[in-house]
Amino acid sequence: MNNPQVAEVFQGIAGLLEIKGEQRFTVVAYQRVARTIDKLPIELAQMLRDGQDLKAIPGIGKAISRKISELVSAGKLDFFEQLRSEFPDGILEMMRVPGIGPKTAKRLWDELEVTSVAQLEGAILNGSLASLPRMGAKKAESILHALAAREARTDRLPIARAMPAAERVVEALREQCPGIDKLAVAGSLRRYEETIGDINLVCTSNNHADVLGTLAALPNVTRVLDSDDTSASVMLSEGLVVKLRIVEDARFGSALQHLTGSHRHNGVLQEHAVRMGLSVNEHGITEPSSGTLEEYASEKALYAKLGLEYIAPELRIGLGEIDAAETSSLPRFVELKDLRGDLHVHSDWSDGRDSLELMVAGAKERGYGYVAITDHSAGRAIANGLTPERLESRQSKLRRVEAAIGGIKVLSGSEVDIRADGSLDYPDDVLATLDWVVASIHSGLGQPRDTMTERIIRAMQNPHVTAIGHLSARMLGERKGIDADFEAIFVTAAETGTVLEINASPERLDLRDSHIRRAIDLGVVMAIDSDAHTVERLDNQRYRVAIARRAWCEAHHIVNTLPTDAFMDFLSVEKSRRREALQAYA
DNA sequence: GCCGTTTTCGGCCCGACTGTTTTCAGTCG
Repeated sequence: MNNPQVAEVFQGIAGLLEIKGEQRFTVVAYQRVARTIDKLPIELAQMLRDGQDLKAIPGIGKAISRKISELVSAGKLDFFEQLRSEFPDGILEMMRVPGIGPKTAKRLWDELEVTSVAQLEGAILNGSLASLPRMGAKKAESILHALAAREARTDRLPIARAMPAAERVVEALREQCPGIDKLAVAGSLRRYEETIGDINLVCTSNNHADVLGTLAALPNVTRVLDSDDTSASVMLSEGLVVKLRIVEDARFGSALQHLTGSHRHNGVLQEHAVRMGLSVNEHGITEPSSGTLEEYASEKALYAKLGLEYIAPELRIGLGEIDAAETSSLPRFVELKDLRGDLHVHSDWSDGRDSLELMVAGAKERGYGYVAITDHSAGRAIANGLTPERLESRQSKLRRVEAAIGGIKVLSGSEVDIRADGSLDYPDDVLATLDWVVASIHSGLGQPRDTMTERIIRAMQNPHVTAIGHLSARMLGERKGIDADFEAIFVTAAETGTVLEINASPERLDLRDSHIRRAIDLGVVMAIDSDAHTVERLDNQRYRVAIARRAWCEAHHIVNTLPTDAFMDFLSVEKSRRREALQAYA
């Protein structure tokens, strides 16, 4: 049973206990733990296998820890089954409809004998729901709306689609509104979540009407959902909602902090503040005894007031970062400027758009000391994969480009297909001529778990394979990715010294943050690669650095943070000893 | 049910929003 499934059980327990009239704080405890588990960057099943104490997670004590163990090992929980049997079957699903909480669900059941989503829809259509006290036509309509939205539900947008849309809006506002001073993205986008719900913007301006009017009139705004003197929500043609808030300059920091979230982070922050006799809200920090409000123009000052180091948005998930900030033990995590090279880049020799010269020059422009050109192997016919003969002629071309451009080490590489049986698309004698070999899965994605796991492990055992590319092979919003025993793969990667790639291609973002965190724990060497097929895509790195940060990744976990000489030393070491080589450098 | 620089008992984050009310209940984040 995975974390979201466990979280759903606890959410259900909370709802049913509330219907039963259980003590509020018991209910809150279950709700809290459901949210925590849903956001947990490591699988509970894994923690249990490792013998870790779940009680170390905030919000989990003796009772819930025991319930989790039972759920994860047995796949069900007696306590929940018992509780559930006291209620009609459909009531849990009914409570998942936005606008229907435990109180409403209970009233529907008691007063209308409505106990399923289908009956709920019926009760709205025949008017019986609206006739209940404290219910009405509008309430009925909004629930009906939620039911329709539920059916048409599209998932949140991958960050790579939301970010450019947000940036276009930010850029247009900056250009067209001279009255804007500060303007920032907040919300899940600023925290670099993989997928985004709404785009939240915060700004300061001496001309509110101009800002709000400009936003409403942007060419890709299809309609204004909501607007008042200091805020507006608009729908973009991309299907995204933008929420803009204008605040006083003195409160910009407080507002940005509040609107960045996450909700869980803000909750923990507030608890921390309360312990100091203070209270945080979107306007600033108040001292409840005197009622005075202190405003903050910067987030840094706000955190400092609470005795905390500045916490980067990517870390604000409400899981240990506030304790770490209090004791100055936040990770010194990897930054974009730490990256010294890119180890997965395509040219027009295979399916890239741009020439070798352009790609190498582009890498140099970005300040890199080395770049691996990793065109596809012959088996990727669709990607114009290189036969061993073409690969050989590319080698000499590559040396010429390296000499002509100068100041950057160009590694001769390949993205070689891992075939269905785990063998590679080039024979060993060809692989041996290469500096950097990224082995990737592009076909046979539906293989059963065990076959897939063995296939990848076999590839990692090849001494010429330096790295595994986009391991899960997922495509955000399109394709789920392979089924495999990632734990076993990480263990083998650590043993064999095979680097695992954090693929920054916005469609992939692969590995995901929780997998990165686990791989690091097991001592796997990681690389952050752009997988660029055009010069502009060399800038992909921003997403992955940010998401690696969400996994508390530090520079010494990432091989392409090594300066050129150290990186070449790393490569010269026998594969199984490379992990030590990286650690020795740190 | 969780948790502890004062606590093994007695506290526990809170404001916004919506629709319903005539002072507030329920839901959400």
